[in-house]
Amino acid sequence: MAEVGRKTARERILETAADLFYREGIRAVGIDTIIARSGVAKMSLYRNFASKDELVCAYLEDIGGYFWAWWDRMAARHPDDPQGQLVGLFTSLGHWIGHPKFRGCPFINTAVEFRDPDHPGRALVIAHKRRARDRLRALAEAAGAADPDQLAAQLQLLMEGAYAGGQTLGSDGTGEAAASAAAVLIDAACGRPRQG
Amino acid sequence: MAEVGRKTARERILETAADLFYREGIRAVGIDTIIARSGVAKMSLYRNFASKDELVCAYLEDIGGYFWAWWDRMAARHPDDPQGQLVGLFTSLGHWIGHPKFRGCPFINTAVEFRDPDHPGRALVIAHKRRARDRLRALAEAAGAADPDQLAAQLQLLMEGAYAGGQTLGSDGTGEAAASAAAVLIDAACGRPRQG
DNA sequence: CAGGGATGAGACAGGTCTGTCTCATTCTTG
DNA sequence: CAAGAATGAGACAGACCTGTCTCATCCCTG
Repeated sequence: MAEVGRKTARERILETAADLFYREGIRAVGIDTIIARSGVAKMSLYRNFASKDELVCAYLEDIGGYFWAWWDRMAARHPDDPQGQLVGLFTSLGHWIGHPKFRGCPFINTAVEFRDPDHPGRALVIAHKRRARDRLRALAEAAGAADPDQLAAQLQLLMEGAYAGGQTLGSDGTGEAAASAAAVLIDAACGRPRQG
Repeated sequence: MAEVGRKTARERILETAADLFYREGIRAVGIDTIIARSGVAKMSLYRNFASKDELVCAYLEDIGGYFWAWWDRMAARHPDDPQGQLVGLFTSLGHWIGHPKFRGCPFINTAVEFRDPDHPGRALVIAHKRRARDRLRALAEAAGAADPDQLAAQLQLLMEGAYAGGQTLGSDGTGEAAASAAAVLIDAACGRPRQG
Protein backbone atom coordinates (compact mmCIF):
# COMPACT_ATOMS: atom_id res chain seq x y z
CA MET A 1 0.00 0.00 0.00
CA ALA A 2 0.99 3.63 -0.32
CA GLU A 3 3.59 4.70 2.18
CA VAL A 4 2.16 8.13 2.67
CA GLY A 5 3.37 8.48 6.16
CA ARG A 6 4.24 5.40 8.13
CA LYS A 7 1.07 5.20 10.06
CA THR A 8 0.27 1.83 11.45
CA ALA A 9 -3.12 0.27 11.00
CA ARG A 10 -3.89 1.07 14.61
CA GLU A 11 -3.19 4.76 14.13
CA ARG A 12 -5.31 4.98 11.02
CA ILE A 13 -8.16 3.16 12.72
CA LEU A 14 -8.05 5.40 15.76
CA GLU A 15 -7.94 8.58 13.70
CA THR A 16 -10.84 7.54 11.53
CA ALA A 17 -12.87 6.25 14.44
CA ALA A 18 -12.31 9.43 16.43
CA ASP A 19 -13.46 11.55 13.53
CA LEU A 20 -16.54 9.49 12.80
CA PHE A 21 -17.50 8.84 16.42
CA TYR A 22 -17.34 12.52 17.24
CA ARG A 23 -19.06 13.73 14.11
CA GLU A 24 -21.82 11.17 13.69
CA GLY A 25 -22.05 9.40 17.01
CA ILE A 26 -20.72 6.09 18.20
CA ARG A 27 -23.81 3.96 17.76
CA ALA A 28 -24.40 5.49 14.36
CA VAL A 29 -21.00 4.42 13.06
CA GLY A 30 -20.45 0.74 12.38
CA ILE A 31 -17.21 -1.17 12.26
CA ASP A 32 -17.62 -1.65 8.54
CA THR A 33 -17.72 2.10 8.01
CA ILE A 34 -14.59 2.61 10.04
CA ILE A 35 -12.58 0.03 8.16
CA ALA A 36 -13.82 1.29 4.81
CA ARG A 37 -12.89 4.88 5.64
CA SER A 38 -9.52 4.02 7.11
CA GLY A 39 -8.60 1.61 4.34
CA VAL A 40 -7.84 -1.15 6.80
CA ALA A 41 -8.85 -4.78 6.91
CA LYS A 42 -11.43 -5.79 9.45
CA MET A 43 -9.06 -8.22 11.07
CA SER A 44 -6.49 -5.47 11.50
CA LEU A 45 -9.03 -3.65 13.59
CA TYR A 46 -9.91 -6.64 15.72
CA ARG A 47 -6.26 -7.53 16.13
CA ASN A 48 -5.64 -4.08 17.63
CA PHE A 49 -8.88 -3.67 19.56
CA ALA A 50 -10.62 -6.61 21.10
CA SER A 51 -14.05 -5.08 20.59
CA LYS A 52 -15.85 -1.92 19.59
CA ASP A 53 -16.13 -1.00 23.24
CA GLU A 54 -12.38 -1.13 23.54
CA LEU A 55 -12.05 1.08 20.50
CA VAL A 56 -14.44 3.53 22.11
CA CYS A 57 -12.29 3.61 25.23
CA ALA A 58 -9.17 4.22 23.15
CA TYR A 59 -11.03 7.03 21.42
CA LEU A 60 -11.92 8.64 24.73
CA GLU A 61 -8.38 8.37 26.03
CA ASP A 62 -7.15 9.90 22.81
CA ILE A 63 -9.56 12.84 23.06
CA GLY A 64 -8.72 13.25 26.72
CA GLY A 65 -5.10 13.78 25.80
CA TYR A 66 -6.00 16.59 23.43
CA PHE A 67 -8.33 18.12 26.00
CA TRP A 68 -5.77 18.36 28.76
CA ALA A 69 -3.14 19.58 26.35
CA TRP A 70 -5.53 22.38 25.42
CA TRP A 71 -6.17 23.11 29.07
CA ASP A 72 -2.47 23.32 29.86
CA ARG A 73 -1.89 25.54 26.85
CA MET A 74 -4.57 27.92 28.01
CA ALA A 75 -3.26 27.94 31.54
CA ALA A 76 0.23 28.71 30.29
CA ARG A 77 -1.05 31.94 28.78
CA HIS A 78 -1.66 33.41 32.21
CA PRO A 79 1.19 32.31 34.44
CA ASP A 80 0.63 32.93 38.12
CA ASP A 81 -2.84 34.29 37.42
CA PRO A 82 -5.39 31.62 38.33
CA GLN A 83 -8.28 33.98 37.82
CA GLY A 84 -7.02 34.85 34.36
CA GLN A 85 -6.60 31.16 33.63
CA LEU A 86 -10.19 30.47 34.53
CA VAL A 87 -11.52 33.28 32.37
CA GLY A 88 -9.17 32.28 29.55
CA LEU A 89 -10.45 28.70 29.58
CA PHE A 90 -14.02 29.85 29.16
CA THR A 91 -13.15 32.37 26.51
CA SER A 92 -11.35 29.71 24.50
CA LEU A 93 -14.17 27.26 25.04
CA GLY A 94 -16.57 29.89 23.77
CA HIS A 95 -14.58 30.11 20.56
CA TRP A 96 -14.48 26.37 20.10
CA ILE A 97 -18.26 26.22 20.34
CA GLY A 98 -18.54 28.36 17.26
CA HIS A 99 -16.24 26.16 15.21
CA PRO A 100 -17.98 24.30 12.37
CA LYS A 101 -16.58 21.00 13.55
CA PHE A 102 -17.93 21.43 17.04
CA ARG A 103 -20.27 18.60 18.00
CA GLY A 104 -20.50 18.90 21.75
CA CYS A 105 -18.45 17.17 24.42
CA PRO A 106 -17.27 13.72 23.37
CA PHE A 107 -17.53 12.51 26.93
CA ILE A 108 -21.05 13.71 27.53
CA ASN A 109 -22.05 12.34 24.15
CA THR A 110 -20.63 8.94 25.01
CA ALA A 111 -22.41 8.90 28.35
CA VAL A 112 -25.67 9.75 26.61
CA GLU A 113 -25.24 7.07 24.00
CA PHE A 114 -24.36 4.38 26.54
CA ARG A 115 -26.51 4.65 29.64
CA ASP A 116 -25.61 1.26 31.01
CA PRO A 117 -23.53 2.01 34.11
CA ASP A 118 -21.38 -1.01 33.35
CA HIS A 119 -20.26 0.22 29.96
CA PRO A 120 -16.47 0.57 30.09
CA GLY A 121 -16.62 4.01 28.52
CA ARG A 122 -18.62 5.48 31.38
CA ALA A 123 -15.79 5.00 33.85
CA LEU A 124 -13.56 7.08 31.60
CA VAL A 125 -16.22 9.76 31.28
CA ILE A 126 -16.67 10.03 35.01
CA ALA A 127 -12.92 10.09 35.60
CA HIS A 128 -12.57 12.86 33.05
CA LYS A 129 -15.27 15.00 34.59
CA ARG A 130 -13.92 14.44 38.07
CA ARG A 131 -10.49 15.52 36.98
CA ALA A 132 -11.92 18.65 35.39
CA ARG A 133 -13.76 19.40 38.61
CA ASP A 134 -10.56 18.94 40.61
CA ARG A 135 -8.57 21.24 38.38
CA LEU A 136 -11.31 23.85 38.46
CA ARG A 137 -11.38 23.68 42.25
CA ALA A 138 -7.60 24.06 42.43
CA LEU A 139 -7.80 27.16 40.25
CA ALA A 140 -10.73 28.50 42.24
CA GLU A 141 -8.79 28.06 45.42
CA ALA A 142 -5.70 29.70 43.98
CA ALA A 143 -7.87 32.55 42.71
CA GLY A 144 -9.01 33.18 46.24
CA ALA A 145 -12.61 32.06 45.99
CA ALA A 146 -14.50 32.14 49.26
CA ASP A 147 -15.96 28.70 48.56
CA PRO A 148 -13.73 26.95 45.99
CA ASP A 149 -15.91 23.84 45.87
CA GLN A 150 -18.96 25.85 45.01
CA LEU A 151 -17.22 27.97 42.40
CA ALA A 152 -15.77 24.84 40.81
CA ALA A 153 -19.20 23.24 40.70
CA GLN A 154 -20.72 26.37 39.20
CA LEU A 155 -18.04 26.71 36.56
CA GLN A 156 -18.25 23.08 35.62
CA LEU A 157 -21.97 23.48 35.17
CA LEU A 158 -21.25 26.35 32.86
CA MET A 159 -18.75 24.26 30.96
CA GLU A 160 -21.18 21.40 30.50
CA GLY A 161 -23.84 23.86 29.52
CA ALA A 162 -21.62 25.45 26.92
CA TYR A 163 -20.94 22.05 25.40
CA ALA A 164 -24.56 20.99 25.44
CA GLY A 165 -26.05 24.31 24.44
CA GLY A 166 -23.67 24.85 21.57
CA GLN A 167 -24.95 21.66 20.07
CA THR A 168 -28.66 22.39 20.14
CA LEU A 169 -28.78 26.18 20.03
CA GLY A 170 -26.13 26.89 17.51
CA SER A 171 -23.41 29.26 18.47
CA ASP A 172 -25.24 32.57 18.44
CA GLY A 173 -24.25 34.21 21.66
CA THR A 174 -23.61 30.91 23.39
CA GLY A 175 -19.85 31.23 23.54
CA GLU A 176 -20.00 34.82 24.65
CA ALA A 177 -22.56 33.97 27.30
CA ALA A 178 -20.28 31.26 28.68
CA ALA A 179 -17.35 33.62 28.97
CA SER A 180 -19.38 36.44 30.49
CA ALA A 181 -21.18 34.16 32.92
CA ALA A 182 -17.88 32.68 34.03
CA ALA A 183 -16.50 36.14 34.67
CA VAL A 184 -19.53 37.10 36.75
CA LEU A 185 -19.35 33.92 38.83
CA ILE A 186 -15.62 34.24 39.38
CA ASP A 187 -15.88 37.86 40.42
CA ALA A 188 -18.71 37.12 42.77
CA ALA A 189 -16.88 34.21 44.37
CA CYS A 190 -13.55 35.96 44.71
CA GLY A 191 -14.97 39.23 45.87
CA ARG A 192 -13.90 42.02 43.59
CA PRO A 193 -11.01 43.95 45.14
CA ARG A 194 -13.00 47.07 45.66
CA GLN A 195 -12.27 48.47 49.04
CA GLY A 196 -14.92 50.36 50.89
CA MET B 1 -63.32 6.34 23.77
CA ALA B 2 -61.47 4.25 26.27
CA GLU B 3 -62.44 5.56 29.62
CA VAL B 4 -60.53 5.33 32.84
CA GLY B 5 -60.75 1.57 32.87
CA ARG B 6 -58.59 0.51 29.97
CA LYS B 7 -55.92 2.45 28.18
CA THR B 8 -55.68 2.65 24.46
CA ALA B 9 -52.90 0.73 22.75
CA ARG B 10 -51.49 4.07 21.68
CA GLU B 11 -51.38 5.30 25.25
CA ARG B 12 -49.69 2.19 26.53
CA ILE B 13 -47.13 2.32 23.73
CA LEU B 14 -46.34 5.96 24.34
CA GLU B 15 -46.00 5.49 28.08
CA THR B 16 -43.71 2.51 27.72
CA ALA B 17 -41.66 4.11 24.98
CA ALA B 18 -41.23 7.31 26.95
CA ASP B 19 -40.04 5.38 29.97
CA LEU B 20 -37.61 3.21 28.03
CA PHE B 21 -36.35 5.93 25.71
CA TYR B 22 -35.57 8.21 28.59
CA ARG B 23 -34.06 5.58 30.83
CA GLU B 24 -32.02 3.56 28.38
CA GLY B 25 -31.76 5.69 25.29
CA ILE B 26 -33.63 5.65 22.01
CA ARG B 27 -31.19 3.71 19.89
CA ALA B 28 -30.73 1.22 22.70
CA VAL B 29 -34.44 0.35 22.82
CA GLY B 30 -35.89 -1.66 19.97
CA ILE B 31 -39.46 -1.86 18.81
CA ASP B 32 -39.66 -5.44 20.00
CA THR B 33 -38.77 -4.37 23.53
CA ILE B 34 -41.42 -1.67 23.50
CA ILE B 35 -44.19 -3.97 22.38
CA ALA B 36 -43.15 -6.68 24.81
CA ARG B 37 -43.13 -4.26 27.74
CA SER B 38 -46.37 -2.56 26.81
CA GLY B 39 -48.16 -5.83 26.06
CA VAL B 40 -49.22 -4.62 22.67
CA ALA B 41 -49.08 -6.24 19.26
CA LYS B 42 -46.48 -4.98 16.87
CA MET B 43 -49.10 -4.03 14.35
CA SER B 44 -50.88 -1.94 16.94
CA LEU B 45 -47.73 0.09 17.23
CA TYR B 46 -47.29 0.55 13.50
CA ARG B 47 -50.97 1.34 13.07
CA ASN B 48 -50.56 4.24 15.49
CA PHE B 49 -47.09 5.38 14.51
CA ALA B 50 -45.85 5.13 10.96
CA SER B 51 -42.28 4.57 12.06
CA LYS B 52 -39.96 4.59 15.03
CA ASP B 53 -38.97 8.15 14.17
CA GLU B 54 -42.59 9.18 14.44
CA LEU B 55 -42.82 7.48 17.81
CA VAL B 56 -39.74 9.40 18.89
CA CYS B 57 -41.40 12.65 17.87
CA ALA B 58 -44.54 11.76 19.78
CA TYR B 59 -42.34 11.00 22.77
CA LEU B 60 -40.69 14.40 22.57
CA GLU B 61 -44.00 16.19 22.25
CA ASP B 62 -45.28 14.27 25.21
CA ILE B 63 -42.28 15.19 27.33
CA GLY B 64 -42.51 18.77 26.16
CA GLY B 65 -46.01 18.97 27.54
CA TYR B 66 -44.86 17.87 30.96
CA PHE B 67 -41.92 20.25 30.83
CA TRP B 68 -43.98 23.35 30.13
CA ALA B 69 -46.57 22.31 32.65
CA TRP B 70 -43.78 22.13 35.21
CA TRP B 71 -42.51 25.53 34.12
CA ASP B 72 -45.94 27.11 34.46
CA ARG B 73 -46.43 25.48 37.82
CA MET B 74 -43.16 26.93 39.07
CA ALA B 75 -43.96 30.34 37.66
CA ALA B 76 -47.34 30.31 39.37
CA ARG B 77 -45.62 30.04 42.72
CA HIS B 78 -44.25 33.55 42.41
CA PRO B 79 -46.96 35.67 40.81
CA ASP B 80 -45.78 39.07 39.62
CA ASP B 81 -42.23 38.27 40.68
CA PRO B 82 -40.20 37.40 37.59
CA GLN B 83 -36.95 37.27 39.49
CA GLY B 84 -38.47 34.87 41.98
CA GLN B 85 -39.79 32.79 39.11
CA LEU B 86 -36.32 32.50 37.62
CA VAL B 87 -34.73 31.49 40.87
CA GLY B 88 -37.59 29.10 41.57
CA LEU B 89 -37.12 27.36 38.24
CA PHE B 90 -33.48 26.69 38.96
CA THR B 91 -34.12 25.59 42.49
CA SER B 92 -36.70 23.09 41.30
CA LEU B 93 -34.42 21.94 38.51
CA GLY B 94 -31.71 21.40 41.07
CA HIS B 95 -34.02 19.09 42.98
CA TRP B 96 -34.98 17.14 39.90
CA ILE B 97 -31.31 16.49 39.15
CA GLY B 98 -31.01 14.59 42.39
CA HIS B 99 -33.98 12.37 41.69
CA PRO B 100 -33.06 8.70 41.10
CA LYS B 101 -34.97 8.67 37.84
CA PHE B 102 -33.10 11.63 36.46
CA ARG B 103 -31.31 10.79 33.22
CA GLY B 104 -30.53 14.19 31.76
CA CYS B 105 -32.55 16.26 29.32
CA PRO B 106 -34.58 14.15 26.90
CA PHE B 107 -34.14 16.75 24.19
CA ILE B 108 -30.37 17.01 24.50
CA ASN B 109 -30.17 13.23 24.67
CA THR B 110 -32.17 12.89 21.48
CA ALA B 111 -30.01 15.43 19.70
CA VAL B 112 -26.91 13.55 20.78
CA GLU B 113 -28.28 10.21 19.66
CA PHE B 114 -29.37 11.52 16.27
CA ARG B 115 -26.83 13.91 14.81
CA ASP B 116 -28.27 13.91 11.34
CA PRO B 117 -29.72 17.41 10.88
CA ASP B 118 -32.57 15.94 8.87
CA HIS B 119 -33.81 13.69 11.62
CA PRO B 120 -37.36 14.77 12.40
CA GLY B 121 -36.68 14.80 16.12
CA ARG B 122 -34.04 17.49 15.83
CA ALA B 123 -36.54 20.09 14.70
CA LEU B 124 -38.53 19.47 17.86
CA VAL B 125 -35.42 19.71 19.99
CA ILE B 126 -34.43 23.03 18.48
CA ALA B 127 -37.96 24.38 18.79
CA HIS B 128 -38.02 23.36 22.44
CA LYS B 129 -34.73 25.03 23.25
CA ARG B 130 -35.70 28.16 21.38
CA ARG B 131 -38.93 28.39 23.29
CA ALA B 132 -37.08 27.99 26.56
CA ARG B 133 -34.71 30.74 25.52
CA ASP B 134 -37.62 33.01 24.66
CA ARG B 135 -39.35 32.43 27.95
CA LEU B 136 -36.13 33.00 29.85
CA ARG B 137 -35.60 36.26 28.00
CA ALA B 138 -39.12 37.39 28.75
CA LEU B 139 -38.57 36.71 32.45
CA ALA B 140 -35.17 38.40 32.34
CA GLU B 141 -36.73 41.45 30.79
CA ALA B 142 -39.54 41.53 33.30
CA ALA B 143 -37.01 41.11 36.09
CA GLY B 144 -35.29 44.26 34.92
CA ALA B 145 -32.09 42.80 33.57
CA ALA B 146 -29.81 45.32 31.92
CA ASP B 147 -29.25 42.94 29.00
CA PRO B 148 -32.11 40.42 28.90
CA ASP B 149 -30.69 38.58 25.92
CA GLN B 150 -27.42 37.98 27.66
CA LEU B 151 -28.99 36.93 30.94
CA ALA B 152 -31.28 34.54 29.08
CA ALA B 153 -28.32 33.01 27.25
CA GLN B 154 -26.39 32.68 30.49
CA LEU B 155 -29.26 31.07 32.33
CA GLN B 156 -29.98 28.68 29.52
CA LEU B 157 -26.34 27.64 29.56
CA LEU B 158 -26.74 26.96 33.23
CA MET B 159 -29.87 24.94 32.58
CA GLU B 160 -28.19 22.82 29.94
CA GLY B 161 -25.21 22.41 32.20
CA ALA B 162 -27.36 21.25 35.06
CA TYR B 163 -28.96 18.63 32.84
CA ALA B 164 -25.68 17.44 31.38
CA GLY B 165 -23.66 17.62 34.56
CA GLY B 166 -26.24 15.84 36.65
CA GLN B 167 -25.89 12.88 34.34
CA THR B 168 -22.13 12.46 34.46
CA LEU B 169 -21.22 13.91 37.82
CA GLY B 170 -23.96 12.53 39.96
CA SER B 171 -25.98 14.94 41.99
CA ASP B 172 -23.46 15.90 44.65
CA GLY B 173 -23.63 19.65 44.78
CA THR B 174 -24.74 19.96 41.19
CA GLY B 175 -28.28 21.03 41.93
CA GLU B 176 -27.19 23.50 44.58
CA ALA B 177 -24.56 24.90 42.26
CA ALA B 178 -27.18 25.48 39.57
CA ALA B 179 -29.46 27.34 41.92
CA SER B 180 -26.70 29.42 43.46
CA ALA B 181 -25.11 30.27 40.12
CA ALA B 182 -28.49 31.32 38.74
CA ALA B 183 -28.99 33.61 41.72
CA VAL B 184 -25.59 35.20 41.22
CA LEU B 185 -26.15 35.77 37.51
CA ILE B 186 -29.63 37.17 38.03
CA ASP B 187 -28.51 39.54 40.74
CA ALA B 188 -25.57 40.71 38.69
CA ALA B 189 -27.72 41.32 35.62
CA CYS B 190 -30.47 43.09 37.52
CA GLY B 191 -28.04 45.25 39.41
CA ARG B 192 -29.00 44.22 42.89
CA PRO B 193 -26.62 43.55 45.71
CA ARG B 194 -26.15 39.87 46.29
CA GLN B 195 -27.71 38.30 49.35
CA GLY B 196 -25.54 35.63 50.92
C1' DC C 1 -77.77 -10.02 17.89
C1' DA C 2 -74.85 -8.08 14.11
C1' DG C 3 -71.29 -5.50 12.10
C1' DG C 4 -67.22 -2.77 12.08
C1' DG C 5 -63.20 -1.04 14.17
C1' DA C 6 -59.47 -1.87 17.20
C1' DT C 7 -56.39 -5.25 18.84
C1' DG C 8 -53.53 -9.65 19.60
C1' DA C 9 -50.31 -13.16 17.91
C1' DG C 10 -46.67 -14.37 15.31
C1' DA C 11 -44.39 -15.50 10.97
C1' DC C 12 -41.60 -13.24 7.60
C1' DA C 13 -38.45 -10.27 4.78
C1' DG C 14 -34.54 -7.48 4.14
C1' DG C 15 -31.09 -5.07 6.14
C1' DT C 16 -27.28 -4.01 9.50
C1' DC C 17 -24.33 -4.96 13.21
C1' DT C 18 -20.37 -7.21 15.70
C1' DG C 19 -17.04 -10.50 15.65
C1' DT C 20 -14.51 -14.87 13.62
C1' DC C 21 -12.09 -17.39 10.27
C1' DT C 22 -9.06 -18.47 6.28
C1' DC C 23 -5.76 -17.42 3.00
C1' DA C 24 -2.76 -14.43 0.28
C1' DT C 25 0.30 -10.56 0.29
C1' DT C 26 3.33 -7.08 2.05
C1' DC C 27 6.70 -5.27 5.30
C1' DT C 28 10.47 -5.61 8.46
C1' DT C 29 14.54 -7.27 10.10
C1' DG C 30 18.37 -10.30 10.80
C1' DC D 1 18.00 -13.22 0.65
C1' DA D 2 15.00 -15.40 4.07
C1' DA D 3 11.84 -15.87 7.84
C1' DG D 4 8.53 -14.15 10.78
C1' DA D 5 5.32 -10.53 11.80
C1' DA D 6 1.86 -7.45 10.24
C1' DT D 7 -1.65 -6.53 7.06
C1' DG D 8 -5.27 -6.97 3.24
C1' DA D 9 -9.39 -9.19 1.32
C1' DG D 10 -13.50 -11.16 1.87
C1' DA D 11 -16.61 -14.89 3.18
C1' DC D 12 -19.27 -16.28 7.07
C1' DA D 13 -22.10 -16.75 11.38
C1' DG D 14 -25.34 -15.28 14.66
C1' DA D 15 -27.86 -11.77 16.56
C1' DC D 16 -30.75 -7.83 16.29
C1' DC D 17 -33.51 -4.22 14.07
C1' DT D 18 -37.33 -2.09 11.48
C1' DG D 19 -41.31 -2.73 9.09
C1' DT D 20 -45.02 -5.80 6.57
C1' DC D 21 -48.46 -9.25 6.23
C1' DT D 22 -52.12 -12.53 7.54
C1' DC D 23 -55.49 -14.23 10.39
C1' DA D 24 -58.10 -14.68 14.65
C1' DT D 25 -60.32 -12.34 18.44
C1' DC D 26 -62.32 -8.86 21.23
C1' DC D 27 -65.36 -4.87 22.21
C1' DC D 28 -68.37 -1.13 21.47
C1' DT D 29 -72.37 0.52 19.26
C1' DG D 30 -76.55 0.42 16.80
